[in-house]
Amino acid sequence: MAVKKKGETRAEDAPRRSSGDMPDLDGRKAAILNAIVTEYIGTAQPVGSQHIVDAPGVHVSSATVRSEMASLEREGYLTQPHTSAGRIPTDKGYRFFVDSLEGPGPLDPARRQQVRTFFDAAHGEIESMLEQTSGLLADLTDCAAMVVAPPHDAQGIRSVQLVGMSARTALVVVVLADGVVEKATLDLRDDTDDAVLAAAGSHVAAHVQGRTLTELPAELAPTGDRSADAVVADTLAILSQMSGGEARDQLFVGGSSRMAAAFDAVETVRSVLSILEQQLVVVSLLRDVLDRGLSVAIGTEHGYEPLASCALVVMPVSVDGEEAGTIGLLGPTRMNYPQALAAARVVGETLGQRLAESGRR
Amino acid sequence: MAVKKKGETRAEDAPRRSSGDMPDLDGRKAAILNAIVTEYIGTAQPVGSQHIVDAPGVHVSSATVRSEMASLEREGYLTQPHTSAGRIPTDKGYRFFVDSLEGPGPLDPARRQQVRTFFDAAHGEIESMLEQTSGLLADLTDCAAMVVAPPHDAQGIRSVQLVGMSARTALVVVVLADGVVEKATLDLRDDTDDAVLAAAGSHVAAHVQGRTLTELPAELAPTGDRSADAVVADTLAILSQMSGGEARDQLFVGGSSRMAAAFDAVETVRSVLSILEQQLVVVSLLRDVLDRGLSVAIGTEHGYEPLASCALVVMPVSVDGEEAGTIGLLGPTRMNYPQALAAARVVGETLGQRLAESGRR
DNA sequence: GTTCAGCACTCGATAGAGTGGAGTGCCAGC
DNA sequence: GCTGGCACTCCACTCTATCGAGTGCTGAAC
Repeated sequence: MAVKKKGETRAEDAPRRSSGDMPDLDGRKAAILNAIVTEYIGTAQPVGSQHIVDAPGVHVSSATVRSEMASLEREGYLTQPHTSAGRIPTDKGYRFFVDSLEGPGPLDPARRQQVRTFFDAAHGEIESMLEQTSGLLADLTDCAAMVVAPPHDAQGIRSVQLVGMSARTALVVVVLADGVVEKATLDLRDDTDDAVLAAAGSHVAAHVQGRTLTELPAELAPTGDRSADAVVADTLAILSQMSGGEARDQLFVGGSSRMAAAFDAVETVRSVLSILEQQLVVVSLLRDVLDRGLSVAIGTEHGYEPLASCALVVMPVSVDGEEAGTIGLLGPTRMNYPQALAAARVVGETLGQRLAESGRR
Repeated sequence: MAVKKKGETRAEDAPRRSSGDMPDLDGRKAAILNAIVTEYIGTAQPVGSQHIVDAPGVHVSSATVRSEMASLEREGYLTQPHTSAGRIPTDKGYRFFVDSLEGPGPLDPARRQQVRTFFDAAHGEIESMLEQTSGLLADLTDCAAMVVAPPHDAQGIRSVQLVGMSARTALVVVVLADGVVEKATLDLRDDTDDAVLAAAGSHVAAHVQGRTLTELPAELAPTGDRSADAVVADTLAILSQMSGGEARDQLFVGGSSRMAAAFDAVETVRSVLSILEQQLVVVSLLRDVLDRGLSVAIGTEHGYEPLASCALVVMPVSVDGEEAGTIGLLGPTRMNYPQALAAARVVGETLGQRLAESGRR
């Protein structure tokens, strides 16, 4: 398993946008490389020297461009599918291109409007809004889009309730400040009647209300009823299990159908789609990329082999300054990075505001 | 929109397995047709006359088979991609084949064991079990699998609770007998404090507990508090919206990555995948096919153009004799029908039993 | 010492010709 | 009515030729 463990940040292979550690390519080479990437993103065809003589920052003859391209190839930024074909960017080439973008750049007006319209119309439960947001992102970028819901850890508890389901099981229903309702089954040690359950429930509720799932007391004062106390203890244990762990993060994936046309090889399509079906893998992948301080992971940078021909754009969503949830975009390495970054930024920010408004009491 | 409205049952174009309305093909023709379908399902290659001379029920020379094939083609059961190629079944051919299967047939032992192992290990919330069931079905059949959760209508209400979220909104949290927790936002007409909310909540709870979402009273006796009464009325309205409507049916789709290899044309793959992303379309499609009394819809039989090159296997899941939830399998028209039907039946029955056990108090 | 026009060269993509073979339809004979 | 035989069809494949987009290199100009 190549997905890195949390916290294993490696500064040396985590390129940033800071100008300091940018590999030195003189202005013309950089312009040529960026022109090739831009052209290739648009056409998906190998780019010949002739095509970019008029690109901004270039304006030299194709012969000169050729010699620069040969040099860029030696340095590992470009490859040729075969002799006498144009050049294609390598992952390193894309990396340079992405690092060269100064800031995420603006989103084009049409898409900006689309985002505005979407969030103006958005309503209803948080889950369906996040689900729809993944669809919006896919529409905007033509990538598969992922939205990880804010973790529950930081959310205050609004309500805890115990509902008897059968003689030996009850349901713990927790309402959190952001409107998310969590539930878990509680196996009762003894037959417990509804009155005891209700008592235990309100005892727990009284002591945890307002706290977050990570600030739970280890135990509560006895209620005086022995069987209720057992239920209280078990309920507390269940509550503490509700926080934390990538396994509990809710994931919404939209637009995975767009992967069908993104790769030539059917097998690649199949394997990428099957990865998108694995919630846990996707969540830990996003988490990992984010932890390494990247906003874009190209090719094998995320270290996850099956996605070697993909690039991943990751954007944290912050609500009132707190990091809450994540946005991800998955496409072929030749995806439109400026557009994807811009869309992710705008949607992320707007979503963050939206969540902040709805969470405010 | 070609998806039929609920209830628009058309008996005349809903072929059944009953022997009465089977189009007359003499035994040999039927054997030849079924042999061709079987062969084509296995190889995805046009089937020549030579390949099926040894099939059971045939045993005539290839020349005779050829003349029968020509006849079957005239009658619309087969086509040729081009002259001098073998034959491919038409949708009508598949339909005959499916109608010829007497009963769903047994599932092979390995798969049967896989189902048993799965349900022995299955635990946890109903939603995650259904989600995993869709993955199981996909594994068993190499199709995309759909599981529609049982509708809430018939479920008894275990608990209703009102939780204040902000000054003007509250969350209605309903726990149903099968362990499903539904929620909806309630917009309050006036600022309402938590005590009033709680009072209104328990008033509603007391009067609806045990009833189903479809058996709600139109109004309740006044509580004596005017603002509480308003909340009670609004809560009742919200509860009644929770039942019914395909829009509320929860859908789990698994194994859609398998569609990548199912069709030659990338565009077909893309459009099929994009349909699988549209929950409402899928649910109403399944509902519609079921309402027409079909368990298999081949090609355009379901009337939904974009899935013309697909076949759909539908199986109702019954819990204690009540129809509850649906299983669906989507594959290319050349899917393995016997296997798909057998898997759907076994999984459907086992799932039904499982749900019955967990729902019993 | 860059830059660039010119030139020979490479090699995939495309088209056309030829061939093999899997398949057909038809027919005469049993 | 079934079947072996036969002529025919046409896709799939290979081989060849051609085209052209692209390259690398070189020598002259600035």
